[in-house]
Amino acid sequence: MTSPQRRSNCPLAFALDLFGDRWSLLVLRDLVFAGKRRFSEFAASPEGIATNVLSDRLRRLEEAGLLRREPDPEDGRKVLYSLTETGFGLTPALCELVLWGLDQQPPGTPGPPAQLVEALRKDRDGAIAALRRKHFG
Amino acid sequence: MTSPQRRSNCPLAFALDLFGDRWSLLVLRDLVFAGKRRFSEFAASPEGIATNVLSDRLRRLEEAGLLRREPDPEDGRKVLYSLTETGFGLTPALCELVLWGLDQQPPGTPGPPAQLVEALRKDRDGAIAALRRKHFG
DNA sequence: TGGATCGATTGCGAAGCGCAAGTGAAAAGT
DNA sequence: ACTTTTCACTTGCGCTTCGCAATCGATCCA
Repeated sequence: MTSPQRRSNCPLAFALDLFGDRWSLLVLRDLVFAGKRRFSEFAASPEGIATNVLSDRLRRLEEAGLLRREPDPEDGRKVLYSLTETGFGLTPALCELVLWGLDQQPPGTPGPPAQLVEALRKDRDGAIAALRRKHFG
Repeated sequence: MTSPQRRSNCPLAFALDLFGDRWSLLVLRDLVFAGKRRFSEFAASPEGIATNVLSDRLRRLEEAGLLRREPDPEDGRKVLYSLTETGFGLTPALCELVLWGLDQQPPGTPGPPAQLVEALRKDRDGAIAALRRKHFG
């Protein structure tokens, strides 16, 4: 098993090879911001990812080391997904993308919890540190 | 002509609908960091984008208002692409993705100019301000 | 006028997508 | 014990997008 070849030595191209599609970062979002941990929770997000695509993305992200997959010790049917430190490292990028997206829509448009948006805007690094604590204590 | 429907009211999903693929952000990268302005320059990047895909991405990014397209006044064959303020607004996100990508590879791996990387690491906002000046005076 | 350049478009096979239905293992219900 | 439900996928299918090579029309240059 040889790791797939890189398109170039650009770190951005490397990143896009791992999650440059319309779904991967939404799964990361659900993990980072919403604290979701299970297949059915990701599937229930309003964007409506197809289950075959979700299954594929979870596998790829696990292979890439961005998340961890483990059986739920209390229920043999369930699987728990969680962020790795590497995966959480994308949080600053996610935040910038969210802030950019917010700036593109007229104020008042429904979106993420106002409290989170507020925190991100006035103290980005503090908000990220708070998220880190939530995930890693 | 009605604008395509959004998958959700999430600003990240909105962003990914515009450039959530393996190529769009590389075109933005070439504009923001390399100062490329012409079709053939984008096509010459080491990742080797196919010309039909490049043509499509330039069209989409222009439609989305991230870049501008104008004929070269000095050569009727040529077209000049340039960043809009909206497109440049993605620079912080690009930088975070680049920094993340850099952290995933062993030090010493070839990549972007060391001077840019240095500047991004120790004064991200200053580096972005310098890029802004380069594009908008 | 003939050839080169530029920014595309076209054609084609392969890969990936969205959607709906189905599967197997494990838990819950009776 | 046995049936039903839940859960995390997997499968099948038609459609879209992809990568790749060839080609195109318009424009510039000799």
